[in-house]
Amino acid sequence: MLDKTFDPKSVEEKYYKEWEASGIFAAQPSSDADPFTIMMPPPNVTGSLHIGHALNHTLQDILVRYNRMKGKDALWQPGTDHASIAVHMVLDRQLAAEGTTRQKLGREGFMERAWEWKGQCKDNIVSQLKRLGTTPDWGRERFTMDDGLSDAVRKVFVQLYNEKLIYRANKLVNWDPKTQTVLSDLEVEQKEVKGHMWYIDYPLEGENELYITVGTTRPETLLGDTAIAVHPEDERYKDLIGKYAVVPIVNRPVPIIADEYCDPEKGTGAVKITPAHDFNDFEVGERHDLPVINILDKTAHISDAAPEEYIGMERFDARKKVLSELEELELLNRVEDIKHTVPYDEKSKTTVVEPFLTEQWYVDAKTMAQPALEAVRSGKTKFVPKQWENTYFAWLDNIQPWCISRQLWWGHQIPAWYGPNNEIYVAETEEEALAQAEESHGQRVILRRDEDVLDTWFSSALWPFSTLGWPNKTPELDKYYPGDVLITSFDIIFFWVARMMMMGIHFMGEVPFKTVYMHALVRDEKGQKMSKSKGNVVDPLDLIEKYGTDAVRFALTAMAAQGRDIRISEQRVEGYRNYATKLWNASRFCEMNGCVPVEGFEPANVKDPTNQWIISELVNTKQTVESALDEFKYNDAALGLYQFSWNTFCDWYVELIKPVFDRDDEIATETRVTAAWVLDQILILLNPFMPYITEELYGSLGDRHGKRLIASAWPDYSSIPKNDSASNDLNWVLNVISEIRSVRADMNVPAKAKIALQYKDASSQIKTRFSQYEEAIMRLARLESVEMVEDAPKGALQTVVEDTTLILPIAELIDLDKERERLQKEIGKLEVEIKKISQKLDNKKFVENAPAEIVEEQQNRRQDALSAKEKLDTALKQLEAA
RNA sequence: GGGCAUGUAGCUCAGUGGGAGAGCGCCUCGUUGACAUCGAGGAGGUCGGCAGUUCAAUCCUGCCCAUGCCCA
Repeated sequence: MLDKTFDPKSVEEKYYKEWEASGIFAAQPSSDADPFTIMMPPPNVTGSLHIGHALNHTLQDILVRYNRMKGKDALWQPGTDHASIAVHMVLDRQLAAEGTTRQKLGREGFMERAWEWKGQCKDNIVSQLKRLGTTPDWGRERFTMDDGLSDAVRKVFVQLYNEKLIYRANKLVNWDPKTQTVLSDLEVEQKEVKGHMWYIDYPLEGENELYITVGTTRPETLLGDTAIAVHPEDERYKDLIGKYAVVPIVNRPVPIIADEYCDPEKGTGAVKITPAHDFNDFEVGERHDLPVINILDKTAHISDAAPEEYIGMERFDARKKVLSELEELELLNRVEDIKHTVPYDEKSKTTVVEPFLTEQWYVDAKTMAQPALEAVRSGKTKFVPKQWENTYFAWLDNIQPWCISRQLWWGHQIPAWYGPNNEIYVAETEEEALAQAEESHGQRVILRRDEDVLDTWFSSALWPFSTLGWPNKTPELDKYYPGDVLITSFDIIFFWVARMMMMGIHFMGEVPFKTVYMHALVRDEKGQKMSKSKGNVVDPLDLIEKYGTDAVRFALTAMAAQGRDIRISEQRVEGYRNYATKLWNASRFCEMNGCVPVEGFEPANVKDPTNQWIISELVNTKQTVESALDEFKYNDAALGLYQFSWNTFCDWYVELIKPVFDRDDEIATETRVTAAWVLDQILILLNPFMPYITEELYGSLGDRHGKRLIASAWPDYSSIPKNDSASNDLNWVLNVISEIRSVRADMNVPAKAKIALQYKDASSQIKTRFSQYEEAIMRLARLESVEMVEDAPKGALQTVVEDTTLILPIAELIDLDKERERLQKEIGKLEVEIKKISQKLDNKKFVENAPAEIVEEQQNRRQDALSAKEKLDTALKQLEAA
C-alpha cells in the first residue's frame, strides 16, 4: 500500500544510481537503431548551475528520454567548457585575496590551480545535473581541454592557417587592462553612462589668439593626437584645412584635415584624431597616413610617448591632470553633461575596455561565414522559433575578423613558434615546427612558442565533432554527426551557434545539427533578469529540495512556451508538486480497488463505453504530446498530459467508475483492468517529464519483472479504433452532470440533499442514455431518482442540455424569485447569442461568401440557441404561474 | 538610430480568420468510497490604441503608444 503522499527525497537518489548503473544512458554505436544526437552545451567551469541551466537540461532530457523510449539509439553528449577568461577572473580574485598574483605564481603554478579549480567545479556541475534527473551518456563526458579535444584544436588551427583563414595582424583591438588581454567584439558590452563632453581650444599655429574648438569625451587622449578633422563641406572650417593646430600640453603641431567621418551637426563639427585610441580615428589615420602615437601601456597607464610628468599615471588620473592643465592654460572652452556609451568588459562589467594597438591572431570569419549562412538559408539547419534566423543572418552578414588570441594561460596555447627573425612556424607539435625551421634555415634553430592561448569559443566551436573523436575517423563520428538538435539559449547565437556552424561545415562538410531550438531566458517573478548583484537568483537546488525534482522539471516545461521569457514563481512549482500528489493518490485509489495491470491487455477489445471513452481520450492525449514535442512546444505537451491525467482521468473517469467496484461482474473486471492500463499509460507518457514519481508508481503498481519504466517502450495505439459513439455518450453524461451541479450550486441546493431528476422532450437515444448511465448520473449529480415526464410540475427548477429539458422538482428547497432571476439571465445570454448569429445569417454576403459548412454551423448554433431559449421561456412561464 | 519580440481575466501566461482559454488568486459550498498538497460551483476580459483588407479580425496589413531584448 502506498503512503499518503509522495516523498521525492526517498526515491530520487536511489533511482538515479540504479538508472545510471543499468547502462541505459549510454549510446550504442554498434546497434542498428537510428541515432538521436544532442550535444549538450557544455557548462562553464566557473561555478554552479542556475535555473537557466535547469531549464536547458530539462528540455534536453525530455527529448532524450522520449527518443530513447521510441527505440532510438540516443547519444546525449555531456561535458564542460574551460571558460578561459572567466576562470582567470575567478582565480585572480582568489589570488588577490591571498595577497599574490598570477604573475608571481607563474604560468605553471597558475595552471595547477586552474586544474584544481576545474576539478571541483566540474564535480559540482555533474552532481547538480544528476539531481535534475538528467540522463546524458556520462561515460563519454568531455572537457574542452582534454587531450583529444586539444589535438583537434591544434589540427584545426594549423589547417586554417595553411588555408590562409587564420592570420596575424596588427590592428586596434579591445583591450582589457585589468586582465590584460584582448577581447573579441562580443566580449565587450556597450553601456550607456552619464559623462561629459569637454570642448578644448586648440591654438592655430602661427596665429595669435585664434583657436579651433573640438569636443571630446576622453581629454587624456589628446596626448596622442595626430590631427584635427573637419568635414570637407563644412563652410566654417574650409579655410583651415591644410593648416596646423597645436595640441595643448604636448605642444605638437598637427594638421587640420578634411574627412567625411566628421559630422558637422555634432558638437563643433571639428574632432581631434587619436589613431591609437579610437576605432574611427584609426581608420581616419589610415586614410590620411597619420602617425600613430600609443600613449598607453598594457595596464592603461600612460606610456613614455607622453610628456614626462604623465608617464606611469593611471588613465583616469591623467584625464584629471589634463583637464586641470587645460584650465590653467585657459584652453578648456566649456563642459557639457551628456549620456554616451562606454565599452566595458562583458564578464565583470566593471573595467573600461581600451582600444589598443597590438598584433594578434585572427580568423577570416567573413569567408567562413558564407557556407554557414547558406546552410540556414537553404534549410539544412532550421531555427526554432524561426525568427532567430534573422538574428543569425544579421550578425553573420556583418561579421568582422575574429580575434582569437588571448593573453591568458588557461586554455589552448597557440601552436605557433617564432624563429630567430621572428618568422612564424605553425605546426601541431614543436618537433614539426623545428623541422620546418631547420628546412628554411638549413640548420637547427631555437624557436620561441607563442605564449597566448586561444579564445574559448574556438574550441567550443569544435564541440559537435571533437567530442566524437575527430580528427580520428571513429564509429561515433560516423553515426552521431550531424546531431539532431541543439538546445540552447538565444544569447549565444553569435558566440557559439554561429561558430559551430562555421567550423562544423568547414571540417566535417556538413552542418553540426539539423535543428537549433532556442529556449527562453528564465527571469524572476517580476520579470527581471536574474543576477547575483540583484540577489534575485533562484537556485534550482533549493526548489528541488523543497518540492522535488519532478515538480521543478514540470514547472519549467509547462512554462517553456516559444518566444517568451519564463518568469519562474515558486507558487507554480508548488502547483506541480500538488500535481504529483494527485497522481500519487489516484494511483493509491487504483491500488486499493484491485486495479492491477494485466499483461496482454487489449484496449481495442474493451466493451464498456466509459472504458472506451477514457481509452480514446488517452489516444488523443498521446497524439497531442507527440505533435507538441515534434514542434518543440513543450508547454503544450505538458499541459495535455496534465489535463488528461487530472481532469479527465482523476476528476471524471475515476469518479464514474467508483460504483463499478461494488460489483464483481464482467464490466467490473474490465474496468479494473482498463483503469490500471490507462494509469500505466499515463506513467509512461509522463515519464520523460517527471521521471521519478512515474518510475516509483510504475514499480509499485504491478509486477514488471524487474524492468524499469525508463527502459519501457513508447506505446503504439495504432490498433485502437476510434469510438465516436462512446465519446458522444460520455460527453453528454458529463454535460448533464455539470449542468445539474451548476444549477444546484446557483440555487443553493444543499450539497447533501439528494433530489429527484425529471426530464422531458427526450429522443429515444437520450432515453437510452439516461437508463444506461443512470447510476453514474445519480451519483455524481447527487440524485435520488431519474424519470421521464410529459410536463414539469409547478415550481420546479428547469434547465436545458442539448434538446432535453432537465427538471428538478424541488420548490420547497429553493427561492422562486431567485430561480426566476436565474432563468431570465440564461435567456438573456441566449438572446444575445441569437442576435449575433442572426446578424451574420441575415447578411447576404455572408451566406454567399462563407464556406457552406460555416453557414451550416451558424444555422445549427442558432437553432440550438432558439430551442434552448424556447424551453427556458416555457420554464419561466410555468414559474410565473406557480 | 537599426532590428526582433511582447501587449488577452486581479497575477503569470496559452490560443485561433467564423462560438474568448488554463494555472494561480478571489467568492460560495463541501469531512460524498484515493487525494484539503483535495472536490464541486462561480465571478471576472471593449484580446494596448487607431485605421485598412475581408462576408467575417483578438488573429492578417499599416501606423501609433507602451515594455523588453539585440545590434550600432
